Amino acid sequence: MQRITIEDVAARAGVSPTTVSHVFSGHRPVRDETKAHVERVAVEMGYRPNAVAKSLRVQRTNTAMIILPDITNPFYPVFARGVQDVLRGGEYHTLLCNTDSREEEERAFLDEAISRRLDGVVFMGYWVTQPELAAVAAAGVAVVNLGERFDDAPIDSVRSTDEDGARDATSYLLNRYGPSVALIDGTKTAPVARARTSGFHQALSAAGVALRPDHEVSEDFTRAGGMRGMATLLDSASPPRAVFCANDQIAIGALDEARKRGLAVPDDIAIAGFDDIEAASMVQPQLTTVHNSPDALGAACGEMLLSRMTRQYEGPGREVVVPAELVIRASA
Amino acid sequence: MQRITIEDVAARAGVSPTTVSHVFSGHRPVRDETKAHVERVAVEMGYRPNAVAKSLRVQRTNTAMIILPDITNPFYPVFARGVQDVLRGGEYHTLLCNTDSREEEERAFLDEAISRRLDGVVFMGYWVTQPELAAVAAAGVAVVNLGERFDDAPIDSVRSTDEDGARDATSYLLNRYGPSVALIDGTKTAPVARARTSGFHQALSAAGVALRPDHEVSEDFTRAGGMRGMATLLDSASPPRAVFCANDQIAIGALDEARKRGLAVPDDIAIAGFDDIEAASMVQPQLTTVHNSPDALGAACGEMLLSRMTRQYEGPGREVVVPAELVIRASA
DNA sequence: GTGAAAGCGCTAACAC
DNA sequence: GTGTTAGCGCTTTCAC
Repeated sequence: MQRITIEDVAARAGVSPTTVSHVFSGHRPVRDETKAHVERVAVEMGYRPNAVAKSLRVQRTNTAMIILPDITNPFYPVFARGVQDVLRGGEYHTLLCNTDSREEEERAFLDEAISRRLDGVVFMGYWVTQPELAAVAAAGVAVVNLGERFDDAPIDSVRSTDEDGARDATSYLLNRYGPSVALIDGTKTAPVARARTSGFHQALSAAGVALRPDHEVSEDFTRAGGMRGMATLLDSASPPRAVFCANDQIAIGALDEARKRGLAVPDDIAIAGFDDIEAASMVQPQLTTVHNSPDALGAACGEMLLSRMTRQYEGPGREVVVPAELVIRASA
Repeated sequence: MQRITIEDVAARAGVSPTTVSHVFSGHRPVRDETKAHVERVAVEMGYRPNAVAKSLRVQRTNTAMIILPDITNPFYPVFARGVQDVLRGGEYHTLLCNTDSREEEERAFLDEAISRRLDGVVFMGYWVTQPELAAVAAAGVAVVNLGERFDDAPIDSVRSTDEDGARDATSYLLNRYGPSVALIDGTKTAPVARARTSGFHQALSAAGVALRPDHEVSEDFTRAGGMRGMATLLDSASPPRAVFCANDQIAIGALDEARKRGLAVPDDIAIAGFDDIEAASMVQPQLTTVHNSPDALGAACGEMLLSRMTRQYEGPGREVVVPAELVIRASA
């Protein structure tokens, strides 16, 4: 199991390490005969190139990292696959990292990306600030942010029309069920939560409905969070007639809680979500939600990252916005 | 953006690179005063250790790879998180790789693991053979296989009682709905498909029911596959009374197809799945299925891999079997 | 078309 | 408690 190096191969093939290197890289012509011979010897000896040594030498790792808050939220695997599909085409490999929405983990992975000299990172986080992310870019790692735009750092951003989508969904609820519409929000520090909350507020203002603190609860972006949020709302002095949830996982949890209490959806209480994950159309009643496009978002992130990693683009931060649209089903 | 090295720090702090190295590693005592000074200088200069150089030197990357067939199957993210949770405790990082069930991708990732000198890999695949995986282990990468056991390679394996679970589910269907029970299988080369198919066959034999080729269709392990499989079965000369599906995604697809055709489940046709993913209890009717424990499987894989990567264990292949049990709900 | 040799940034003998 | 130095395995100038 001691490892064969390029020198071992060179020695056995009777050529220089330089030649062996060029046989593999194709960076300069090698006589056909020599080439064939070297290749044969390499296979015979079971030579495996050492990517670590190569990376140290060429100062590139051909690897990108995707940092995500929750891999068990079905939105993200689809997103990640979108990124990977375009990166693979560019000969880049991808590490998928899961922060579990934890602040320390977000920082730890970003740190890792710098130490390991990764070529790029696609980041989606709840805690890390713009200057911190800018520092990662300054350390020479290409960065694409899934979320807010960056104005003074060379960081591209990709986002959905979260604010508009939330506004549309809330307006729909308001029109159909009257002014008593509540919000179950996700992790409050999340930029995406802020955007959706803001859309929710806009709709209320537009309809001339006053904000009610007792009609806004904040949990995390999970099914369990949705159950807790719904319980709080239903136990309050004046339960809402309809509720807008910051994502589908929350909405599904809210549905669970309503069902547990024997409440009919939407007749007793209407529920809408955000994302349109696959499960949104599997639950009963099917979820009214805002359709989001994880694959398109992933592909956009992959493309921007690729263009930066290859240095095809080196300018200021760009922004891609992918539309998210209300889809009305049975739950509201 | 030119990078600060340990030598730059050493020069500025007026010590040797060795001392700087030991300040960070703690591998030998450094005078408190010196240590504090070096740390301050390092921060001032924005020094970031280069993990690539370190890996080349120490011949370890502190990184493991998880290779999975389909990250969008909710079973796997949970599994992956189980692995990561234990690996993180051992200071190991984890790359998550998605083969999309493709043969070339399985090989490509395994190859990558060797080139990048990863310390270990948790593998779940459909195509790669035992000898091929043994070669990865022989190249010095610790290997844990999610699936079949290995007898003559130092590769640990972790699996569910797939055969028993499939047998139990099929027997239940047979008892309750009579002998007309069909199978919608997943990708045929998958070891897990073979095990579940074998359990299905055992139950038929035990009940004295003859195998019927027209009651066995093979698709892939997806919702779309389940729809296609169900369509084939329903379009056949003698549609079955009940169907056992090789996983829940397939079962949910089968449910979709039945609903599309206006068939009542389980009254017209009964459906059972395998895995008990979260969605199994979200669909209507709720899925009768075999409960699998992705988190326990993941943790077991993580532990075996860790013990091998740290060389705490270096013996022959071990095996962990996690029980999978029938859970009866409404679909059958 | 081929080779010699320097060096990527780090660690760890082996000195003292 | 600290420093000198030799590589880890590769790529790439520079030379022929």
